[in-house]
Amino acid sequence: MEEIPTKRPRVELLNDVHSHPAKSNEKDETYSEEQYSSMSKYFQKSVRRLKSDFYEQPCITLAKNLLGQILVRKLPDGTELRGRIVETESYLGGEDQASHSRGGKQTERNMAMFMKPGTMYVYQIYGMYFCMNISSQGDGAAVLLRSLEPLEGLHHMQTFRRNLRKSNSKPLKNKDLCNGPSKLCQAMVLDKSFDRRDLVTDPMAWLEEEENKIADKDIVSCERVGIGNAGVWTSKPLRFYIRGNIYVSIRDKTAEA
DNA sequence: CATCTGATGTGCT
DNA sequence: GCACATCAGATGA
Repeated sequence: MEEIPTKRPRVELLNDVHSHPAKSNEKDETYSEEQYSSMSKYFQKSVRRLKSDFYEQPCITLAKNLLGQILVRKLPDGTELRGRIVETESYLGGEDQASHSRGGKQTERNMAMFMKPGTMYVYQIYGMYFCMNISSQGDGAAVLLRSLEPLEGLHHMQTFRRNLRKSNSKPLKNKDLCNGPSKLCQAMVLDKSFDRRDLVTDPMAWLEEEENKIADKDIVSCERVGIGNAGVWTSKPLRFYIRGNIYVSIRDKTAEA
């Protein structure tokens, strides 16, 4: 068993959950009317967990097909948090010099990148943050989740995000809850304990199918973020996001034109 | 809007 | 030792 390298003890998280009990039949007051309308439509549909065959796609294909899918996180008290994936990045493994698996190198940290498609790869970065990836088809290949459109449990997300901030900070806007790889991990309470777990079978985290696939014309492809100098790999168009979506972390106006 | 800085600790050379 | 798939706050335009 891995230790959870976070300064936030799990007990504190549970207390936060209990101080804001889920009210499944009530409108979440943090939604705008427009958001709630969109969400109601979502809840009327019969949703289903994505199965293993969904993840068995090449890294770039999976990164694009993940756009629009719903990430679900169930908390210990039964509360379910939901967010729609709106931004991803491909890390191809082997030849990709920006990938943790560059050169086909396997380490204790990146083991999940070599596990079966649908395995979560969660690692700690800058000492205080986490990033979540999903293993794809291909040795050492995985997709980084960069941004979510928060759909359900925004009040909880606000709490988890603000826990790490100063007490006098203002409430975050909805668009700032999950618009970054480590922000979404904070909001969805995803940490190192999820590393190497399987989205196909895990009781606390999974993906639900969104029927309306994002069309190619609505997907912006551009450079990845924060990978420094990785030679020719620095500028390859391996970041994908939904065109015009306000929940994306960083927009690339040049790529959008 | 753009750009800078400090926080923070682990993995890997 | 040092780089690091980041974030929030501050500053200047």
